[in-house]
Amino acid sequence: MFSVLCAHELATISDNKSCTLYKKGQILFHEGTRPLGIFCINSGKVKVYKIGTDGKEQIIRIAGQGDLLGYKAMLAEEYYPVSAETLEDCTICFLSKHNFLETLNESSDLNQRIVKQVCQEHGMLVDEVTNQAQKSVRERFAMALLKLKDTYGLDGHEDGPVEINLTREDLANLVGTATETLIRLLHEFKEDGMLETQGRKIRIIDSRQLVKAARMM
Amino acid sequence: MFSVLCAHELATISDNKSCTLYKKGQILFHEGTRPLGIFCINSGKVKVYKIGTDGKEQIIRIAGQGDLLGYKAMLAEEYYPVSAETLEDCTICFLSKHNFLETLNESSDLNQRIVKQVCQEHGMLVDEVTNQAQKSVRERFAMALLKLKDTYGLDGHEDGPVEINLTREDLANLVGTATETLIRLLHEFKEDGMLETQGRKIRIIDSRQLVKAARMM
DNA sequence: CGAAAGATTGACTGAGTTCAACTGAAGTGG
DNA sequence: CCACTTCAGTTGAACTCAGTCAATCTTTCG
Repeated sequence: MFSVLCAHELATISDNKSCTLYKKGQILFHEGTRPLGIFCINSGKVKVYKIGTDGKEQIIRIAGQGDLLGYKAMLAEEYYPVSAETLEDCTICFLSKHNFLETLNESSDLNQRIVKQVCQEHGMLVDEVTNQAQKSVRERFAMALLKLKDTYGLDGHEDGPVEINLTREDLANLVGTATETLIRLLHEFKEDGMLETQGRKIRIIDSRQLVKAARMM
Repeated sequence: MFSVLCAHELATISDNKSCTLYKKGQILFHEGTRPLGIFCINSGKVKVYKIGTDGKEQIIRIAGQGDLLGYKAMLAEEYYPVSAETLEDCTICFLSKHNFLETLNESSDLNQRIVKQVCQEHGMLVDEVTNQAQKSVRERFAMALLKLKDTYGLDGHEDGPVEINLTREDLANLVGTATETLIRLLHEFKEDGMLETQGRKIRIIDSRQLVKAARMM
């Protein structure tokens, strides 16, 4: 994201950011609080979620390496609409509101890049709403797995198959279903040869078939 | 939205925009096509929708007076993720991509205003996803009615009660349910004294009770 | 090791979809 | 101006996907 900046601007950010090691399960920010800066994930995975009326988590996305968090609420001048919690030990940089806005002011390139990013994310959410409203749980689960494959694929330890490492509950809250339903579907997918499981870990074998199951065209 | 501009900039836009009368049912732009400019609704209502995998419309929002359409896809440098169709006769201004981007470039105030707007809309969609995933059809319908009350309230013929004028099918596609289900719920709400209907028209009587039915807190 | 959290399975229930039939309203072309 | 078609709205009945509840098993971790 910051690749559009010139050397000088990058240096400013570097000087002002603070990099921290977060343990698994720590909260970066809480829904309903005021944004004080932005987070950039150096390594690890973070779940971004919202609490629904009856206390159930709805996971909006799983963020990974290179993802920027918390800037949209800041630019909207609103409280965070979501919370962010680490799913593993993470290294995450923090840049204060002041420094971020200053950099943003000085670089119209960065500005453009951010606008583009937000607009793209908006488009993705429009898709998400449509899918949530019209697709079956089975289809949504298949889509979620394909997205996670991308997210977890970036870790790229080797060129080996991607391993998704989330609790069943988190998976269910990402898809928007009950944990039990998700487990049953996982079974089905396993029987159909689309994936393998090893304890918590899910390894995708047949993406092609998942695409079909998701009816993405 | 353009209120942040100075007189000179406003004049430029005014000179370059073209205002057109659209008949009910006309398409402003089609999902999957390239954005050529932005639309600003002067009067009338427009439905913004996406076609799901099996051809069903998912209405993302009903836009009204003063709303800007089609700029996010432009700024994302992507094709339109949605279509826009007039629900009544409308007066709508068009500003070419070139002119819009130029104005945007010249006014950092407008830029900031746009960024803020997009980020806010993003937050609203996050809510939408959560609601779609976790709330019952009944609750979602109640919420939709309350939102529509705002949209249709702006017409403000008098201070009289707001009348929502949408087909049952459009309402269902907004809520994300089947037309039959929506009709049955409409009946329930009528019996509970939350609203009245006159043919197609829906008049909201008891917002307070709707808020309760939506379990918004 | 033992407690707590996560995972799994079965049985049951019900909200909401689908299908089908029918009514009413609104065009529209002869 | 009327017959005819078409589209929107409504209602009933059957069905099904997915949620809930409860019990059990497994893993993890202090």
